[in-house]
Amino acid sequence: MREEPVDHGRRPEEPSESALESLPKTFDPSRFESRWYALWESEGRFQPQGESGSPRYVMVIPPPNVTGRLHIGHAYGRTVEDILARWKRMLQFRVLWVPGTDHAGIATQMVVERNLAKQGIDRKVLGREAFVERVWEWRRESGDVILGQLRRLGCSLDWSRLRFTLDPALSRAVRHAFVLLYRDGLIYKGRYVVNWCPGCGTAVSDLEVVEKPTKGTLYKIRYDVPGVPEGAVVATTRPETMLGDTAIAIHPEDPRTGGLKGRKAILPIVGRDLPVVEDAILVDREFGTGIVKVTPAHDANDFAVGQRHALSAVVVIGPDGKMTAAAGEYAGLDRFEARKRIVARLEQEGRLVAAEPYTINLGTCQRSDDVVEPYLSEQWFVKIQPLAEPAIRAVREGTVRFAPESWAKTYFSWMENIRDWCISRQLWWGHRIPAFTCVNGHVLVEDEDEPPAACPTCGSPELVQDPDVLDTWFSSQLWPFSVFGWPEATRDLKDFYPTDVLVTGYDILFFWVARMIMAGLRFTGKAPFSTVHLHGLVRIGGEKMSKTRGNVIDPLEAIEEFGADAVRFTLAWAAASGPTVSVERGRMAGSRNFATKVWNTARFTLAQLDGREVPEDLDGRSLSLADRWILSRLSMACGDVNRHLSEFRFDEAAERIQGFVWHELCDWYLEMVKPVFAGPDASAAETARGVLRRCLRDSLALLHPFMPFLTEEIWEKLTGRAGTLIVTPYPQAVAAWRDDEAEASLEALRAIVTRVRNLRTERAASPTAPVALWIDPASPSKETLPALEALAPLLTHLGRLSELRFAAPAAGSTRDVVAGIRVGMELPRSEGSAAAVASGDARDEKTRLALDDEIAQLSAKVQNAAYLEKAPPAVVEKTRLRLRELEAKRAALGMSGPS
RNA sequence: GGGAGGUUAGCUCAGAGGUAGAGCGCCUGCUUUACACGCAGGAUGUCGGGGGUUCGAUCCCCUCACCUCCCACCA
Repeated sequence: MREEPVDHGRRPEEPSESALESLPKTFDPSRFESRWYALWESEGRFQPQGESGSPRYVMVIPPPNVTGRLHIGHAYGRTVEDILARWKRMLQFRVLWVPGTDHAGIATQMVVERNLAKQGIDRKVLGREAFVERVWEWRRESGDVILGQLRRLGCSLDWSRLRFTLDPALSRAVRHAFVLLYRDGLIYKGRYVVNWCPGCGTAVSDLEVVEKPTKGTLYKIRYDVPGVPEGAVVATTRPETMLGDTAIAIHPEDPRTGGLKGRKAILPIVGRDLPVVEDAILVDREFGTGIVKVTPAHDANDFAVGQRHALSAVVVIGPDGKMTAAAGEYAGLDRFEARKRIVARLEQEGRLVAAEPYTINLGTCQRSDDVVEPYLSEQWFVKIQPLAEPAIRAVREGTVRFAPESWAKTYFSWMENIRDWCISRQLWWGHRIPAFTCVNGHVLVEDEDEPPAACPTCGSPELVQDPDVLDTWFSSQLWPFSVFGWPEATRDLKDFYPTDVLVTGYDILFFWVARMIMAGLRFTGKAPFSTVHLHGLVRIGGEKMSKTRGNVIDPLEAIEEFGADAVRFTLAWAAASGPTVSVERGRMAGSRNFATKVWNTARFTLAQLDGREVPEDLDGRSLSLADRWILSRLSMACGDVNRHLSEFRFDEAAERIQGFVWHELCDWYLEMVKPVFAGPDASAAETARGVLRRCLRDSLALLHPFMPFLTEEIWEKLTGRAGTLIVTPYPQAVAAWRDDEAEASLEALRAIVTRVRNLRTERAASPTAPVALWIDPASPSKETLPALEALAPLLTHLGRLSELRFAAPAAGSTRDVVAGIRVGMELPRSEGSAAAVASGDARDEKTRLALDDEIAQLSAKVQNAAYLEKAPPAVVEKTRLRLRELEAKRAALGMSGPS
């Protein structure tokens, strides 16, 4: 799959293959990914380990649609969860991450319906039972693909606890929850105007309606009013609903419409008498003509007016989106066709006063994209406010916290204005409402699958179950405890509930997160989790993903191309705190490159360790400055990574690990250690091998939550133990390793080496051109001088120096001050090019000017009395130091002769 | 109408009250004891506009502009 790297030249001294045979030269993740996953799983690593009272860490997966496929958003969220799971597992928590899928009522039913339609089969002809059987069949065939995809990603889910929202136990939980709420008077049935999707043929909740600004028309229509010559002009964007008008409304105190009081209007086309009602709530005196048509069956506000004024309601648009018999001559017409004809008729009759272009927020169905119709029908509702109040308190009091915290505000504003939840759906796929009605109309709500034998009220043996099913989210809200067997008091419920962290996209904060908090508190008395990590939605290169844009990244394709580790690392790295997560292909390649880098670091290290003496314990070893430096850096990295992970800053954590491994361990320590390995000091080499081994070991462990496969693969070669990295203690900062002296010294060394390399580039000299270097004992910072003397061999090696002297720079050498050290460098004229020297001089001039500028600024600052008085002494001291160094640098530049 | 977030290097994004970072891209050079998916060096930013607080603001406050999203209303 992967191409062999191109060999760009001959390598006369190819390292002996025997030393490297433990790791193949080419990094090919497809060679080992599936193997490690299978091993972890078979050894039970994904199941909670340890005693059942020890600290535990529990998450439940946001259950994807059972028939869904992995998309980049899933990949992102699950990667984040897996990083947490693996990190906590390595911190020796008893980790449980529960997998599962959701039956996803409308979505699944629609897919199956569409498939049947392709075969010319109508769901209604098929019948309910047969249709549901078809859905199960389809679920068996195509279901669970996504679970395999999660395995590919490396998700350490406990498959022994796999759940599905329609499992018998979870269905029981749903019925039980329904019964509990019903008995407490928190579920009621009633006729209200709800959002109706004609395409799906069901009611949907407010949240499932997506408003889209759409260009439409505002029609102004004149209704005749006997005794009022000008009539009443009303406005509407949906003229077809006028057939269901049962009143017109005016504001009681509007002088413009006062003449209409007590009169009757005549509904055009239909001829029905419409009372004029006065309603200050509905009618806005400032808006339009001040007269509103009232259609109680097809508008929620009008329905309320109808209740207030005891108006009748006439349903003129049916559940299929076609006009009903009550629409008279328009019966059977599609609602939009009816609109056209009615407008034409009104125009013909001279009643259409105006038709103005108008932008309306058209409510559309989240699932089918159809225009949602307000529709009067009998539905089940949850009285939500009594549930919301404790849930608000839980967040306010910190029982549940949001990360990032700013989401709490959004949560409060929704919860505080929450409206009753329509939970019945006119679908066949889902949890059937456990309500039974007898022939005498007695309603019985029972925690049973089958209807009871007889009505307990009247003894009638004929009971019919409510045909509706429940909103999918009604079952999802129980997920954090239904997966553990609630309402049974199971061992798992006791051991693992409440859970710790919930990770999900902010887009389902209201749909799911808020409802889980309400349900958890209501049914278990406990908030279902203590932390909600809400993440952003994935975008590709700043744009929303869409097939038309052609910027969709298929996670599986990306895994094929770059490897699961690289995909995970990219996603973690992209984890911003903001509302969007930006993923780019370039980053995928970058992550893959990093994985390769780790691979090669391991190859090098393993080759060095091969069959040689390697100290496991570094205590008591005589460490070199370089050893001390890298251990200090390693310790710092460990501390930072743990901190970032605890703050859900996966991006910072990933970047920190990469920075350490690549730019400190590889770029510097590895290079510093090469001459030690080749050198005569066997003891120093042995120590360095121990340090290198430790660095690799801890780097692999640090990286494991991000790149589990690659790290486990290398781990086996490094330790001889297969598949154990996953449970190895996560590296922590080692206080004893912190070494400011070594850090300062190596910082100086790195700065000097960089300066020497830079000189060669400036002069267009070859990287091997001999450079003589002087380090001035009279440098501005003398603290690192002794260390630099000790580091002289390293300096010579890394800087490829022809000569190194600790003495005042020779006259005519190129001077500079770096990291407080005054240096002089001499590069033979013959090595560079004259042009380069000239451009180098030009650049020096620029540098000099910039230096002058900054020196002037800093001296002004240091002479500013207010600054000296008010700024913290440490800051002032830092400024003085910087000024001194810049002055030294300026002086050095001034003294630089052409060399 | 209410609310949230954003505006930083060519691109995608981090960042902190003391004059800016990463990855990718770009330029130059290079096979130097693992790695060209590499090594070395380099360039690039009036940190959206204006005002204020401060010894000091890109970071805090106000305001304007533009962008994204959420909620409500919509005769």
